[in-house]
Order: sequence, then C-alpha cells, then structure tokens
Amino acid sequence: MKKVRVRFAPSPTGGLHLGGIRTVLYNYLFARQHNGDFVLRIEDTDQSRYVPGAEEYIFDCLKWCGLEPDESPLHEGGYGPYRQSERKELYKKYAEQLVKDGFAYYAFDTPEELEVMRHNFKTGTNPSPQYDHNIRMKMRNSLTLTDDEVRKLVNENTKHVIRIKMLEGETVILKDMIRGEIHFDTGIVDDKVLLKADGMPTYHLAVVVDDYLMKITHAFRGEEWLPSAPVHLLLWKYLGWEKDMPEWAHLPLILGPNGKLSKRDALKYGFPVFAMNWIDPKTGELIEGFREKGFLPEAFINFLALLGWNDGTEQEIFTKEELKQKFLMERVHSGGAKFDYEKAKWFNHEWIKKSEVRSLRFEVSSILKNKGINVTDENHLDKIIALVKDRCTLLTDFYDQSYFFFNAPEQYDLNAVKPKWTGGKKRFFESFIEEIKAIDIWESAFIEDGFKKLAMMQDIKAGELQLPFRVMLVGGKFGPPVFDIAAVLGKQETIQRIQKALTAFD
RNA sequence: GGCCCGUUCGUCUAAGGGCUAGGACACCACCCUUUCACGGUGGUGAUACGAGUUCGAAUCUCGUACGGGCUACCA
Repeated sequence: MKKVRVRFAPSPTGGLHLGGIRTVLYNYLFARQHNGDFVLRIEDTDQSRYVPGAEEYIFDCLKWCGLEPDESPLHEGGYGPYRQSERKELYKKYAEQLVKDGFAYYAFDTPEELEVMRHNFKTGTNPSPQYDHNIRMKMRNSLTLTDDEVRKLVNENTKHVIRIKMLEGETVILKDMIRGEIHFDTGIVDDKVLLKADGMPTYHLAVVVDDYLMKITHAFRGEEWLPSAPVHLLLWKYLGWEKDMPEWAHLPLILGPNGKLSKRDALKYGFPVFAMNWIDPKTGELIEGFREKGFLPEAFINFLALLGWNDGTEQEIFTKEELKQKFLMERVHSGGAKFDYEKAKWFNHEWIKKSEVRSLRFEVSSILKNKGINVTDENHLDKIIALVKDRCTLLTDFYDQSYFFFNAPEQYDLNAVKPKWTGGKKRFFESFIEEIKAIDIWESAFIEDGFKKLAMMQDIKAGELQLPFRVMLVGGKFGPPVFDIAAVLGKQETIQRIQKALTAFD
C-alpha cells in the first residue's frame, strides 16, 4: 500500500487566515492519523504579489499551532526544492510536452489583445467571455498560425503563454471524499494558462506536477478550487499520470458575516482572522492575530477543527491527540460555516479553565510584564493563576483579573463604601488588624473565621463588612472571594492595605 | 449571464425512511455567591418553499427560491 503523503501549499502573498489554517489542520490530522508525511510547498510564482517575510510568517504560525510539516523549504525531504520558483524549469518541461502531445498550445495574445477580446465578445447574456473553444480560433496562437509563423515568433523570443486545450463535449468526473461524484462538462471550462509569459507556471500546472513528483496521495484544498478541478483532472490524464492521481477533498469555506471570511471582516467587526499579527504590506495596517488576542493554540486548533467537522457525538472539547484519533474526512460538511467569534472565545475559556497552572505561567507572566509588572516569585504567581483562571476568557484577561495582587490600590471606589461607612465599622477594622496578627495559619478559611467571629463579637453583620474589606484590598467591587485575596496577598500586605484604606475612607 | 457547491434554532451542529427534531455558543429567568465571574437548573428558538415516492420524509427525487464560490499570464 502506498504511504500517505499530504501537502499544504500557502502563497506568501498575505497572512495565513482561518480557512488556510484549517486546511493545514485537516491535512496534518490526516497525515498523522495514517503515519504519513505532511509536506509544505510554497507557491511563490506570482512575483508581483510576493511579500518579503511572509514565508517566515507562515512558518511561525504553523509552529505556534503545533502543525509543523515534515518536509518544507526548512526541513528538506527527498522531493525538493519546495519553492515553486526554484522548480521553474521542471514545469516548463512538462508544459512543452503537453504542447508536443497536442493537449496544449502556444498563445501570443498580449494582455491588451485579451482585453479587447473580452470587450468585443461581451454580451448581455455573457458578461465575462472566456478564452475557450468558442473563441480560441479567433486569437493568435499555435492553433491559428502556421507552423512557420509559430517557429518564427518563438525564435524571436516573442512573449507567449502555454494554454491547455479544453475539449468540447466531454464529461470529467471528480470523486471527492466529502462530496461524492461531481460531473463537469469540459466545454464550459476555459483554456487556462499553464505557463505564464515569464516562464513561471500557474497554480494549475504547478499543483499537478508537484503532486505527482512529490508523490502526494491526498489533495485537500478549499472549495474555491472546485470549478477548476476539471483542468487538474485532465492534466493528470494528459501527462499520463492518471493512476497516480491523489484522492481529492474540497473543504467547505469559512464564511464571515457576509461571504467568504476576509481581512476586511477583521477590521470591520473587530475579531481576528489570522493566527498571528499580520501587517498588511500595502496599507501598513496591523491586523491582530488570535495569538496576540490571547488565544491558546490548543483552543484555536480545537474550534477550527469543529468549524465544519464533528465526530457525531456531543463532545466539543478535543485535544490535538483526540482530534488525530477521531478526525474523519468523510464527516467534514459540504456546506460553508460562518465563523462565530463568541463561540471561539468560549473554546478559549474552556481551555484556560482546563489548563494546568504551570502551563499558563509563561504566557501570564509575559502578559503582566508587558503591562509593567515583573513577576519574581513563581510560587506567588501560581497561586494567583489558580485563583483567577476560571474568570479569564482570553489570556490578556489575566492582567485585569490579577494586577491588584501586585499593586496596592491608589484609588478606592468610595461610592461603594461611604454611604454605609460608620465609626463602628472603622473600629472593627482597627481591631481586625490586631486579630490578623494573631492568626497563625494564614489561609483563607482561617482568615474568614477570624473575621466572622470578630464581627459577631462587635455585633456587626459580617456580610456588611466584606464589601469594605474588598475595596480596601483591591480598590473596587471586583475580584475573587475576598478572603482568598487576603490569603494570597499575605499577612503584612493585608495589614498595610487596611491601614492605608482606613485613612482614605475618612 | 454561465458553471459548480450548498440550505436544520440568530450561530456551530446531531438525527443516514420511524419516539415530543437532540446538544453547544449567544440571549433570558431562577439558584449559588453580600463583588464580579465560575458553576447549577430551566426557558425562548429551526428542518427555505412547492410537488412527488412512501403506511411513514429533515432524511430519497424533481422544481423554485435564497446563499456562496468560480468565471485572471492570483492563488
């Protein structure tokens, strides 16, 4: 049996968005499930749109998600090079072969001539005429020119492309793992350019040649490729490689509020669409990524996997290991799924709650550090994380939920305290300071016990004292249970904060 | 316009001819908690429409409507 090999082929022209990463994810899961290879190939043949640094960015994203490929420009396997620009000659060879075998032809039409053609043939019922069997005999190509003319043009280095010659009246059948059989009439597909005038291949040629040469067994890509699938199928056939053709699966699209999810949606609706921060090279705009927004990679992978797939049970929280075991391409939906940021946040919340304290240490301390809080005592930090993690939806929430452990309040929510503040309550806290000094075991339950006993002795409801106590410790009506806060703060700090607040309350 | 794909609560989805169409997010109410959350209990809410096949249709077939994608020397 053939070893499973899947590939992902990003183009370094933009950020890696949700749909792209989900495609990587499904590729990755499938490969790992079958002990196969996961190959990353870079589609950089469109030099005009190439963004320097985008390749590194893609690798960083994959690393953060834990979806690193076995073979790529960075981890060479036996089928390199892995950048299409470095395989230029290869594609040319096969394109020429197709011409020789009569499956493709040279076309000398200039962009301007194509423009004229589209304009002239445009009608009410056909707003976008294609370069197809209907009009190719009206254009300048090796089918309409004589052999001598063609030879002359080629020898003079006239700019030309190679186009596939799509037949008329044939039916191509695509077998898709998700969608079943799809029938296409070859006559309705245009004569796609295979090799561009600059000698670079288009996606159509490259994907077929690379998949063959790299021995790819399964090709998973987005649904937007479905309409050009017949071209690829025919190419496999024309090149004589039909028996090696991979199995196909066209993944449903991830939709935004209106249509295919785009970076516009990110800007407009304020949710991330990229794994990591991405700076638009054209506008210089920063588009925030899931990582920077405060997502755990485990949560990110989890909700992405569930956007278009489920295992048939009611389980929603999956580890990568579980996904690897349970993922089934046949259970991927055929309909597109709208991205719901609220649900994505819920997944993150679940993952933060589920995470061990020690696995959050690094992220939390760097978030605090960014806000100017340097954590020195790891033990102290662990206690804080344990206390507040259930209240954090995003990692960045850790700052709002815990800054008061590191800095005594400068201001107090006096409106919450003043109206009910009495001399009796003031005396209570003065004596509570003494009570605290006598507490041997500084733990939440003992502090609470001492607090309540003292309140009872002074004939004040303990409940009425808790809010002032809270405001004394953190400055306002927020935070975890107040005695837990005191316990984490420590005896000395608690006393100091009460004293400081007592003067502020007068 | 043509071609292709799709359509179950607002959103993600389960149910592959047979209980009252199930779960999750969001929303609402109550409980817990003298902060805010977490948590718990409950609630509102869906098979796009029309035919056909069948004892029986969300499920199969056809049509319509709607949504999406493609229609580049971009991927």
